[in-house]
Amino acid sequence: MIRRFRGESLHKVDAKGRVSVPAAFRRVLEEGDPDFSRGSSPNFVIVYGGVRGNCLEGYTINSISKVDKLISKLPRFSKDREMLERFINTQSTYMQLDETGRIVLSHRLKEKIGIGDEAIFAGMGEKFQIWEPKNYQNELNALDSSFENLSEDENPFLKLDQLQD
Amino acid sequence: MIRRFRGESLHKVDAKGRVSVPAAFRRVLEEGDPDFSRGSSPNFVIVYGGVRGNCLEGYTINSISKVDKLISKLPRFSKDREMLERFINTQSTYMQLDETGRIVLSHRLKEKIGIGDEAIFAGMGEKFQIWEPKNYQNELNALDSSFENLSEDENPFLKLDQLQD
DNA sequence: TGCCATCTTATGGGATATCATGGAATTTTA
DNA sequence: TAAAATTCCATGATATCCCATAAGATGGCA
Repeated sequence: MIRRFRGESLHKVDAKGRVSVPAAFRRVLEEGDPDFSRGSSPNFVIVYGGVRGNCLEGYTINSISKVDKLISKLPRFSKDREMLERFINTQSTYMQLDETGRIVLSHRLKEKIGIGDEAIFAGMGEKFQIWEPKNYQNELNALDSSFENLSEDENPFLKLDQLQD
Repeated sequence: MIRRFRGESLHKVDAKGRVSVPAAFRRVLEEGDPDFSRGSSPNFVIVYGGVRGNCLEGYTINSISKVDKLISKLPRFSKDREMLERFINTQSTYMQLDETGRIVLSHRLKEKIGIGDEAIFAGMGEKFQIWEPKNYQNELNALDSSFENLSEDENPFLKLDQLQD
């Protein structure tokens, strides 16, 4: 089975910026790091820029490498490539879990998403997100109300089955 | 894992032109220098010419070799080749990190990109850039706004998935 | 089914190493 | 020989490592 990031949970952020990554997510990060071996700690990547500036996004090494490979196919120095590198590489950082399954969010990262002493981890399949709890709730509410206003043929649930490969 | 240049950070430039290269970048430079051995300091290349005159670009030895090879494939004496050699070979220089992970930017290089006493390092995958902070911010802003004006089928993120191997 | 032993998880505190930066001393070079 | 460049040493801040503990979760077994 290929594990995916699922579920949401709330964690404390201590004075040093340390947060526990949910145990279930750790398993996914381990599977997604080709260099991981039992006894070591998996690496992964956090993207903090991009379109949505209000949360951090965590990717396994494998899934970010996929993106990197695609970007590398674009012509060097092309506008598209520079733009993607800027959003994906410049505004991201390598992370490594520590022995106890934590990462440390630098002052800069905490500031970026307005985090104080708590953080929400939200599984999103191939990636996960880290939110300041209030912002997360707002996001959920916004999502609910925009969903309610959709017409039948805009409903993504209904579109899903038409994509059949 | 093959590390790439990721992330951005701000560093002081002292009166002698010394700047610390971000520690994460040093690891990439070490891996990308075939002659590097533990205890020594990696070499790399800084390109200061090129289309964009407003920043410096740092390449590992391995990745500049890749570019060199590509250039060598162009017909000798062709206009294209002359131009690229001029930009990539003529307007570039070898650099070596010192013991403490710093390089020194000559007066000439600082002038080239308008640097005073601070510099931004920005990871771009196979290369990194060095910017004067204000110029960098302008670049980011320009990027953001040009991104917002893109139509759906110009969006480089969406184009990526069409490249699917 | 209820209880206990064990493992995992989430969290905290203190010690240690690395990083970024500055200044002085020494060498090179023009 | 003065200016520029390089080497060496010093230090505060940050990040990393190591150890500790309490609360859950898990599993075995009577």
